[in-house]
This record gives sequence, C-alpha cells and structure tokens, in this order.
Amino acid sequence: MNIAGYDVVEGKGEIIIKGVQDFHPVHTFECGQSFRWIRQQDGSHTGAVDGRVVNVSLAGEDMVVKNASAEDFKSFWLGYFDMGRDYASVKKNLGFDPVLIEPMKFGWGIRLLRQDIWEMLISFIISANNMIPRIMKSVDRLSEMYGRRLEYGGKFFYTFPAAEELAESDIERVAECRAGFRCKYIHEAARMVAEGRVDLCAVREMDTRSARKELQRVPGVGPKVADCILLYSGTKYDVFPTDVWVKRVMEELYFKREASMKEILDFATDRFGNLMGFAQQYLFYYAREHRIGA
DNA sequence: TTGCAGGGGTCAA
DNA sequence: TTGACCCCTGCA
Repeated sequence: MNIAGYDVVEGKGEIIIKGVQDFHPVHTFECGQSFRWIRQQDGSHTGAVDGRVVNVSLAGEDMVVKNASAEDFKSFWLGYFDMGRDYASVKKNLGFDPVLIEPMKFGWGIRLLRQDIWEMLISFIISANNMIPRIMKSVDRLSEMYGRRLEYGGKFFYTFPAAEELAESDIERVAECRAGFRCKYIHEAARMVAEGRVDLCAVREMDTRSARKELQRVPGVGPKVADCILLYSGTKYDVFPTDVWVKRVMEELYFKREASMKEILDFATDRFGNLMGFAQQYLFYYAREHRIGA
C-alpha cells in the first residue's frame, strides 16, 4: 500500500518500506542523536520508542521495521524518521560548500529523528561533561527504574519514564542512575515539567531564540544542551549544537585556528542558514568517527 | 596494585 | 573568565 508516497508492504509482524533513500541505520542511530537504539549481532537496531519495541534494519534499499504495522508507520514512524523530508535535496542545498562534501558522503544515511522532547531534555542534561557509554547507562537505568517493562525477542526493554514518575521520586533514588552531579538537575527538570513550570509543548511554537531561552531556564541546560534538545526532537533545525567535537572540526576545516563559540555560531548561521542543524550533524559524525582533533 | 586524568558542559563566584 | 563537578574507565 502507499503511505505518504512510500510503498509499504505489511507482513508477519513487520513492515517493509520499499526504496528508502538517504537512510542507513548505523548512520542514523549511531551519529550521536540517540542513546537508546542498540545494535544487534546481525547489524540491525532495536529500540524502545513511544511505548513499543521495534527492530530496524536495511535490506538493500528497503527499510525493514519488525514488530510494527502499516498503521504504526502512518501514525508514528513516518514522523519519527522524518520521512517527509527529502534528504537528497538537503544535501544538494548544502553541496555549495566543498568542505561539507566529504562529511555528507561519509554520513549519507543520517536522518534527524523527531524524538520525544522530554526524553531529549533528560538525555542531554545527562550528556554534559560525560561519555557516551556512561550516558547510555544512566538513561537505561532511569528507564529500568521508572519506565514500563516491555518484552521483545525474549528480552526486556523499558519505556522512558514520564516526568511525573521522576518528579514524585526522591532525589536519592534518582541518584541511583549514577549520573552524578546531574541527578539534581534531572530531578528538578522533571518537577518543572510535571508542575507545568516549563511547557515543552509551548517551546515548539516559539521562535528559535525564545525556545533556546525557555529551555535554558531548566538547570543543567546551557546553550549546547538546549540546541541538542531542539534539533533531536525535530523542533528546530536552525540550531548548531557546538560541543568539543564540533568546535574542533570547525577549527580544523574552516577557521584553521582556534575560534570562540560565538564565532562558530555566527559563521554557521551565515554559511548554512536554516540548514545548519543538518550541517552540524554531518560534521559531528564525521569528526567523531575520524577522531578529528582528538 | 594504586593513582590520576579526562570526558557530547553547566554553574557559581 | 575560571574552577569544580559525579562517576568510572583507561592507562601509566
């Protein structure tokens, strides 16, 4: 059947989306935007998203989603995988920049996921001055402690906890996720969301500048984390999360010298315009995988 | 075996 | 503008 221009074949507990362009699970799930998709032995990825567990893989040009229906695809995965966007055209529009050619070739299968903004808030608070394996562990522990248990393929998975569940918990228990000094931020962020002191839905309606400012009212959220939340929730694309990797790759490929955060942001805004979020992701993935500047 | 640096930034002084 | 910061892995 045809769903939003995609030829979708529904079969025994799985769906196949035919001829998907500009998508590779490794690029998309391992480019740093998500902490909860786990690569399996066979190279496929399994994740607990939106209260369900699915397994995603690529067979030729076909995207295979196990444990999902065509109806799920229409109502959820289409949006989650940003399937409405033509990434070939994004890359074409960024192709004026010779520096970006190689990073875009390298991460050709990246799609920016439209993830839950609350999950992004907590995940990227945890990411501050932290390492990826540890971030993943803390997010996992939070889910195991407070999330709902799901089963798939004989294994257990857990949904990401709701703000209320973390807010009602005491801080000592939250600290069991081993996120260190960030645990008090997690707890307070949960309380702010649960009590409506910060409205994540309202952030969607704001202009980018206001959205940044609103998110930064939450403790543990500075400029970089705010931009990650906005970009990886599919809320804003004219943001440029600048962490140590992006800073180094910008200095190495563009500035040929040290540059300040403001210089980098101004440069990216001027050069990439409203596509700067995509440019950032290709550059970040390229820089980290090649350990540029490390 | 023990010790120490360092990591997807942010906060407070 | 500059340190400290939880935690814990990697490496000397």
